[in-house]
Amino acid sequence: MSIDPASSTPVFQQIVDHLQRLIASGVFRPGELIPSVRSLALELRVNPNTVQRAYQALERDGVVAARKGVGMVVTDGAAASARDHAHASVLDSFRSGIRSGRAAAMSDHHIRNTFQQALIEPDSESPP
Amino acid sequence: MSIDPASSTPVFQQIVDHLQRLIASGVFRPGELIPSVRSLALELRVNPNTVQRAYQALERDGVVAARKGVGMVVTDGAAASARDHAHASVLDSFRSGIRSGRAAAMSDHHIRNTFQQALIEPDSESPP
Amino acid sequence: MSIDPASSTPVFQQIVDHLQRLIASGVFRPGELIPSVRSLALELRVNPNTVQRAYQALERDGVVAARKGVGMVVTDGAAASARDHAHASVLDSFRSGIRSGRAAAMSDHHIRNTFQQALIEPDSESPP
Amino acid sequence: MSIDPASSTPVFQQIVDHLQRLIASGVFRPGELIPSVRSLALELRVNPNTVQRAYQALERDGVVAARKGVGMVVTDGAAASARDHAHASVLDSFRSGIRSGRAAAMSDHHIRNTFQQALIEPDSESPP
DNA sequence: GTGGTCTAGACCACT
DNA sequence: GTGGTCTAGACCACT
Repeated sequence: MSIDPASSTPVFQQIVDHLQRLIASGVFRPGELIPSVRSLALELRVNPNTVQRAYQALERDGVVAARKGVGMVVTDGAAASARDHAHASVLDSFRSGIRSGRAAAMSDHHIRNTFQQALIEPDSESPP
Repeated sequence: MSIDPASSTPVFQQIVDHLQRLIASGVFRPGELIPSVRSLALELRVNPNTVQRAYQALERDGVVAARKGVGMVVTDGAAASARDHAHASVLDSFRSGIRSGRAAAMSDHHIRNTFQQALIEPDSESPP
Repeated sequence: MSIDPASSTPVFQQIVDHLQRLIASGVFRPGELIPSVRSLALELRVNPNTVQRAYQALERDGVVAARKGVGMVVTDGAAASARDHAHASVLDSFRSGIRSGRAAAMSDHHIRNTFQQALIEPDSESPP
Repeated sequence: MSIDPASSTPVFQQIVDHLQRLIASGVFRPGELIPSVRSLALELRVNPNTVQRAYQALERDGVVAARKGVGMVVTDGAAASARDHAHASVLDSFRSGIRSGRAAAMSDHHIRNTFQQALIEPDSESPP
C-alpha cells in the first residue's frame, strides 16, 4: 500500500479507499482488528492525525467499530458493504474515463481498445 | 461544459481537461480563439482568476498562445497534443479503476463486465 | 527593429527606447521627421494606439515635437539627450546584471568574464 | 531582499529570481526549508498569493519541492540549476545592455568603459 | 504552524 | 473589448 501525497485525492481519502479494498478482498475479515493508528501512520509515513481521520470516516460508514482499549474492529456487514464500495468506485473510474474519451471524440472502439490495453499491461504499479 | 466545485480535482484542472478535450475533438481548431477569460468565468459561474489560471496552464502546455488585446489562440500542433493528453487521461482513469478492482479481489472477468456496463449505460451524465 | 510582445517591458516602452537609440546614433537627426504613427505601427505589426503612446512619451521627454499637419520632428537638443538616455539605460542593464551575479555569489572575475563573453559573441540578435 | 513594485518585472518574478540567487549562493542549501509563504509575504510587504505564485514557479523549475504541512524544501540538484539560472540572467542583462549601446552607436570601447564603471562603483544599491 | 485553491474586485497594457 | 498582475481574505488538508 502506498500513498501519493501529490495527488489531488486527499491522503485520508486514499487511506479510506485502500482499507475498503482490503476489507472487500478479505485481507481483513469481520471481527478482526485493522492496524492501529500509530502503526499505519508509521508504515505510510503519514501523520497519525491523518490516519485518525480516515478511521473516523470508516467508522461513520459502519465498516469498522471502535472498541475501547482494543482498537478498530471490522464489523459484520463490512465485507459486503466494502465490496459495494469497491464496485462503485471502479464503476466511477470507468465512467469518468469513458466520459473523457467521448468528450475528446474518441470512438467507442478506441475507448474499448484503451481499456483492453490497461487491463493487459503487466504492471500497473509505480514505474517511478 | 460543467464544473463540479465539490470534486477533489481542482476547478482550474477541470477547466484545463475540458478544453483539452474540446481541442482534441476539433470544437476549437488551430488559429481559432477559445472563449475569453471573463466570458468562460461567467458561463461556468467561476471566478475569472480560476479560469485565468487554467489558461496559463494551457499556455505552458503549448496548446494555446496569448495574443495581447485579442485573446488566446489555439496553436498549430494543439490538436495532436490534445489528443495525446485525452488518451493519457482516459488510460489513467481505466488503470486506476482496474487497480482498485484488483485490490478488492474482483476478477478480471468481473472488472471487464463492470467496464462493459459503464460503456453501455445510456446516460453517463448526472448520476445524482 | 523588432518588438517582443511577450516581454515584461511594455511594448510602448520598447518603442520609446528604440527611437531614443536611433536618435542617439544619428539615424534621425534634429529637424528630421520620425516615421508616422501609422507607418511605424504597420512596420512593427502593432496597434497605432501603442505607437501613439510611445510618441507622446517622447514628446513629454522633449526629444520630438509635434508639428500640425507635418508629423513629429526631432528637436535640437535631442541627440545629446538621447545619448544620455542610451548611456543611462546601458549602465542600468550592467548594474542589474552585476547585482544579480553578486547576489548569486559570482566572483567579479566570473562576472567580468561573462561580460566579455557577451561582448564578443558574434550575433546578439534573435536566434529563434 | 527588496522588491520594486514599480518595476516592469512582475513582483512574483522578482521573488523567483531572488530565491534562485539565494540558492545559487548557498544561503539556502539542499534539504533546507525556504521561508514560508506567509512569513516571506510579511517580510516583503506583499500579498501571500504573490509569494505563492513565485513558489509554484520554483517548484515547476524543480529547485524546491512542497511538503504538505511542512514547507518548501530545496531539492538536491537545486544549487547547480540555480547557478545556471543566475548565470543566464546575468548574461541576459549584459547582452541587453550591449545591444542597447550598439543600437545607440556607442563604441565597444565606450561600452566596456561603462561596464567597468558599473563594476567599480561602490554602491549598486539604491540609486534614488 | 504549512502549502493549495478559490472568490471578489482592482488596475494595467494592448486591440 | 482582451489577457496579466496584484491585493485582501477565506477555507481546506496536512504536520
